[in-house]
Amino acid sequence: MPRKSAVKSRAKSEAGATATVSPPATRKRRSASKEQRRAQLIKATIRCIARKGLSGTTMADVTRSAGLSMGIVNLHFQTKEKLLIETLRFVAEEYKNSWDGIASDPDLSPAEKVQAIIEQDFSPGISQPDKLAVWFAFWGESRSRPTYRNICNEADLQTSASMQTLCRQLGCKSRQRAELIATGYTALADGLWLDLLVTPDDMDRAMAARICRNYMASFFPEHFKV
Amino acid sequence: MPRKSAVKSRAKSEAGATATVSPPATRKRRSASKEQRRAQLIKATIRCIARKGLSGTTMADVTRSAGLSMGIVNLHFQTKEKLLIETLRFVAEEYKNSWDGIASDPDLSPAEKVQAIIEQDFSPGISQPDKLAVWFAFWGESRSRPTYRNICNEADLQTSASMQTLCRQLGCKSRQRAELIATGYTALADGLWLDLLVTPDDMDRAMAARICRNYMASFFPEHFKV
DNA sequence: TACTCAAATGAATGATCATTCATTCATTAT
DNA sequence: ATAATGAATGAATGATCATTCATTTGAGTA
Repeated sequence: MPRKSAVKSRAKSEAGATATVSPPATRKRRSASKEQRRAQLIKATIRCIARKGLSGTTMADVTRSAGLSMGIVNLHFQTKEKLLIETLRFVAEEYKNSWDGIASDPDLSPAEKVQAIIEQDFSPGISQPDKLAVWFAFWGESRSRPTYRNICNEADLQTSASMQTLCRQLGCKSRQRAELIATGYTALADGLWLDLLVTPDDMDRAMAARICRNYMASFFPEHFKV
Repeated sequence: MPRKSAVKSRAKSEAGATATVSPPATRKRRSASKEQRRAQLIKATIRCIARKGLSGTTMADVTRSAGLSMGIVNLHFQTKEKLLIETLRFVAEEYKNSWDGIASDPDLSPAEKVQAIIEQDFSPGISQPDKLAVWFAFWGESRSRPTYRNICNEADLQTSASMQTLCRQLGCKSRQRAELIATGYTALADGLWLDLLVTPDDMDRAMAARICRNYMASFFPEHFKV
């Protein structure tokens, strides 16, 4: 099936040769690395999910937002579903990495680590509205999509376990009590993220962090000041 | 509205008379009240959202799950979007009503009210998986759909304000401190709901309630025992 | 300069799904 | 009984959207 007429093709070449710098609005670089293109598309996907929701995000939206053409997703991710999964994985890994960076820092005391984790959980980078929108978009579908659920869980379970260790180091008598407090912290942070996403007029990052410090201070008053 | 084309009608009757073999699989009752039909469809929508997610729920799914025909949604809700909104409203109002029932009970002390609210937030009726799936499905899309956001907010803001009053009655010195603790409670409960939805193997209703009592006990030790 | 080949394009395709409306039929009114 | 009513049906319609692939582009190479 002939896609284009010879006439049209010729016309394009001529235009290009004559007016060297003219009409192709954007000069496309052809040689970005695979990884750069994938990152570019994932960034665009995050933007689109935040603006239009998960169900409202079309391939046309994503590729237009990335400044590329429709077919590009097939080239780098095969299908829309795989692009979405990689997008979730990107956000989840970013979160896990920054948590790990704190948890494994040998220069911080347990109390300083918890303090740093709270600051980090509500830092502009992590609790940026676009990223929050991605988390909750996938959480909302996680019940019917095991793949989404597994990726979300991995992050949450690992951080919860890590926080449990910190609580014991802060002086929790029993493993059970540490679990109660650590699981509570994770839930509290998730709930505050939800507030930041849904009612940004009534909640800001500073207040969310204060609520978390207040939570920790109530259990470990010797280690935290609100 | 033209009732019938005589010609066409005749033709059909003949066909029917010839090949009698119509398949009336299910005898349908015609006379359920408007409200019953709407409730029936909303129930089916909740089921479908829980099983297939918001984006995976089709009109065919909903009407089949309700045991009715495709056209029925147009009759009672006009569009899919309106059905979805009424479904969210249904869940939100159910929650608000049961909260109001406790908050306005004159026979309960403030501490008893808080205790009852915790029990209620994690009772089978409220924190039933299908209902949780509906909440988070809409929260996930709320950033790009103001209508969803408004309905969700209404419930959350009202309960948060009500909890703030209870905290003052329990002995909070300042309005700000009451706000800190009350907003924290709402976030904690939302986060625990998320855990119940996403990691039901690691969280159950009893543990969620225990975490909430632990939270309240840490601020008002004279009123609560974990 | 000419050639090669992988990257990129985007119009066409086909699948899915919400919505419509001519028709059917249970119920109520006469 | 018979007619009138309007709830319910579901095949057909049309819109949206992911995916495909023939063709184009341009960076690297000889």
